[in-house]
Amino acid sequence: MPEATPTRPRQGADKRESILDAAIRVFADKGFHGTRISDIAREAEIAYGLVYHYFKNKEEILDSILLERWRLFLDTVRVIADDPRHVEQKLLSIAAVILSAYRQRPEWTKVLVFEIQRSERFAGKGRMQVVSELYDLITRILQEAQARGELRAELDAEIAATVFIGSLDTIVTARVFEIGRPAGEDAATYVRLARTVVDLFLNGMGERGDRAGAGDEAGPVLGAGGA
Amino acid sequence: MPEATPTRPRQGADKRESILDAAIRVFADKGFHGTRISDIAREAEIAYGLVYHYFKNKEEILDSILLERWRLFLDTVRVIADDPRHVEQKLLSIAAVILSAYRQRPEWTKVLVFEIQRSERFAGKGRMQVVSELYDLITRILQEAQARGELRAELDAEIAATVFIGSLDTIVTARVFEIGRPAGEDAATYVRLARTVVDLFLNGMGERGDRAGAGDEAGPVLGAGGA
Amino acid sequence: MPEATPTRPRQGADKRESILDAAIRVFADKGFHGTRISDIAREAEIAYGLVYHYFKNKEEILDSILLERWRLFLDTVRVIADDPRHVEQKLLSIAAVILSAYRQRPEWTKVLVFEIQRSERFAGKGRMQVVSELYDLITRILQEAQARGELRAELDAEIAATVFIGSLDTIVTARVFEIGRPAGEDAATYVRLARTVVDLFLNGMGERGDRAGAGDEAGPVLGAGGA
Amino acid sequence: MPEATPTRPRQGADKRESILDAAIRVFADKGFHGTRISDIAREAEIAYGLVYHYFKNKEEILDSILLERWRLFLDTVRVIADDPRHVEQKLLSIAAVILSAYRQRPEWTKVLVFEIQRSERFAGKGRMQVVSELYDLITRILQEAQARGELRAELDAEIAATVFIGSLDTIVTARVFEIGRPAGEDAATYVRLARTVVDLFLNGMGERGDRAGAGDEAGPVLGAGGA
DNA sequence: CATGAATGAGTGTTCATTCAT
DNA sequence: AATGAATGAACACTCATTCAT
Repeated sequence: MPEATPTRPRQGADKRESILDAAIRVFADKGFHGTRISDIAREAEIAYGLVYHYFKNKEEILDSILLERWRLFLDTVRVIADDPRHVEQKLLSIAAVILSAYRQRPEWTKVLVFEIQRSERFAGKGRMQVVSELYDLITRILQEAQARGELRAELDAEIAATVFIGSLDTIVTARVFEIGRPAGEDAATYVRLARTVVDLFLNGMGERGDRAGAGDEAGPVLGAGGA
Repeated sequence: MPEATPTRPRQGADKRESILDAAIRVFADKGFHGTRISDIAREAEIAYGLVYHYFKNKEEILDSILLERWRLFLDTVRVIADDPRHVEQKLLSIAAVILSAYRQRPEWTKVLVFEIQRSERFAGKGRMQVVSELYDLITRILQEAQARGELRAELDAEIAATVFIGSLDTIVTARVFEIGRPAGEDAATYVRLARTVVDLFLNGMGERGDRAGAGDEAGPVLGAGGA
Repeated sequence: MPEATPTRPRQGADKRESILDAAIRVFADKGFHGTRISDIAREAEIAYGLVYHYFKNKEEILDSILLERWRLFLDTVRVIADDPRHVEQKLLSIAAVILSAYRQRPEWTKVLVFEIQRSERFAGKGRMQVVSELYDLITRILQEAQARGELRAELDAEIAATVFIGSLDTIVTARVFEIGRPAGEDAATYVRLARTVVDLFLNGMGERGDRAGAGDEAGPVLGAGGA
Repeated sequence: MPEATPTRPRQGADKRESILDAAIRVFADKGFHGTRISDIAREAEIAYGLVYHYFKNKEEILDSILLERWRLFLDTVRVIADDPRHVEQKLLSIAAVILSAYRQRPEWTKVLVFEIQRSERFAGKGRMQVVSELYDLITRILQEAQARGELRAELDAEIAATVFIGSLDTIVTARVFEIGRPAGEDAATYVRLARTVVDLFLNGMGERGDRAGAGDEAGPVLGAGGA
């Protein structure tokens, strides 16, 4: 069979991909536990048992999705992190990547966000390595910026990284739940959203007037220092 | 029978409570789907069938936990929101409540954070009302502070609320996963954590020097305005 | 509390009766297997566990109904059987009793007809004695009539009894299934029904002309004799 | 066994049949409610779960039996009904079919007669269509015979059909209960039984002498006409 | 008598996984 | 590589029955 026959346009590894794609759609719709192998097979339009040719079990399908898709995302973030731009630009890029990813592939985001925690393989001591890699990248970005004097150095970069990721994660989650953000949220909306999040992260919500000349007031705005 | 007899220390509704308590522990340990009714019964030291005397099904046990425990939490937040203190104090209190709740009852937090999405009752359009009530409370706190000039008014309070909640949520989540924060995180640590989060939220991560006299630099720190 | 208090109009054995009455209604509605003890208790407006004061178990409730109600019916039939009237009159009376019983208490009939077979106690070798007593009575009526020359003597009385009972049983069954015979079937209808059944049983469906002078035709109308 | 390998004598749909056959046997023995899926699987010598490969649930097994076997029976009756023979011959054939069916497959009869009522599908308004089809066929046979003058035209054919069916049904039922008619009832017995029932149905139980010249007596034998 | 909480065995159904073809 | 029939362990839920009060 040299050329692909018309009736069999996809061969080998292609099938694997179509299974993963189908699985993402079904997982996003029904969740990991709510999904049956037969659902995936039907969605991928392949035979029931064939799934087991490509994957050891249901768990491995989820793992593959998380690993492979997440890896793509991490690669993007890594490129941004290594870019010699100002920290603000980096954070803006990362926020934009995450939010636009959600906009374009809400199912992927849903699975990544909701199921990554469930997977046996990703649980356990030492945190799921994969996820922690994102934290590490963001932490590094922040630490380097602190070293360059671009960011306040007295704050724990790891905590700040968690806060930054958490902000974006929760914004996406909120949208996932609203079941299809009704019209009105176009690409521009998400860019604006990204700018707002980064603005908030860098400048804070506190009124600027307070800051200008006054670090000595007793109570408000956490005056002299957090810790 | 003045004091409760040893053989029958608990009566009626007490059993219901002990089932809920046991369920929280088991759900936290194994997750909703991984938990068998028999696990709950054993943990609560009651007969299998009695669970069904108090709850229609497994789902209803989870719902009851979410509803009842969450309600307690919301009540606390509401009191804080209505307090006539400075917004900074309010946010600090809320952060402290959440973080110390996690410290004292990590299982509760785990179940609340992880299982709230699973519940049928909490799914569906309009977001789970219960959860959105927290968002509403925080949003209100921020808006009132904006009106009083305590916070930057040009930022969307709803998004800011999401960011604030998301920060705390993710910090807790991170800890839940680390399966028992290795020693070193005592009560004081959590207080410090709360202060850091609120500091970050109010003052931002950006270096103060930047702000003081310089809103005119082109790129950095989102100078002239984010939105 | 010497005399019955107004709030407790029924005492002792009365409760037993109300349980049986309730049970008949529920059995008729849901069938024996589909009925829970709690259904009966609720219908009888008594406490759950009280049912077990009066009856050993669910089975015994059904048995009591069958035994007691059926006994009443049998007594009626026995009186008719012992009456020194013409067989036709006897059969007419019995048909009328059965059909009017159904008309007035369709639930009773339903339970008697449908559940009497299910009961463990009524199954097994030797047929359920109780039911066979009805067969015996009818058989006796027919045999006595045969002896008196009122009925064809060459036919097996036992089979004829089965046919007679089966006719009535099936007519009632058909009505039970039609779920509430739509208007139009009043008392008169049932009297007419009884007459038709007895007419059919005694005179047969065959055209009278055939019979009058012709027992010699080869095929039709089973010529000279059945056996 | 020349064809079909010994290790795999049955394929695909054959298994379905063997499940139905096994189910009939077990239902007949223990009744629908008393039968466990595992009983059926064991009797059919297949794996537990395979039952659910072919049937949605227990109910559907019963439905399939009733539908498929009953259909076969109805087809037979329909052929008889369409035959251009004398009504007596038709009724004799039908009676013979029913009684010999019982003789050869008492389990089938038992299930058909006793469980047809239980089935969800056969309940509800308008009577179970399937059963009513038998009534319709018999009614048609009688009406056509009435039109041809072979039967008394003044009697309601529908009621007569019910009586005819009920007679046979009850005779079979009686035998089912006696748990294996003790020896003595051979094929010939059932032929005789069929003849007796039809004789009774056509000629009635009333003494011929009565009829011959006397339709004018007041009471007995419903003289001039019942209705 | 009366109550209803407590018990736990029983079973229908699901579905991941294996395997013969 | 592909198919889908076959397998059976696992589990939620029901409900008759008991029992302490």
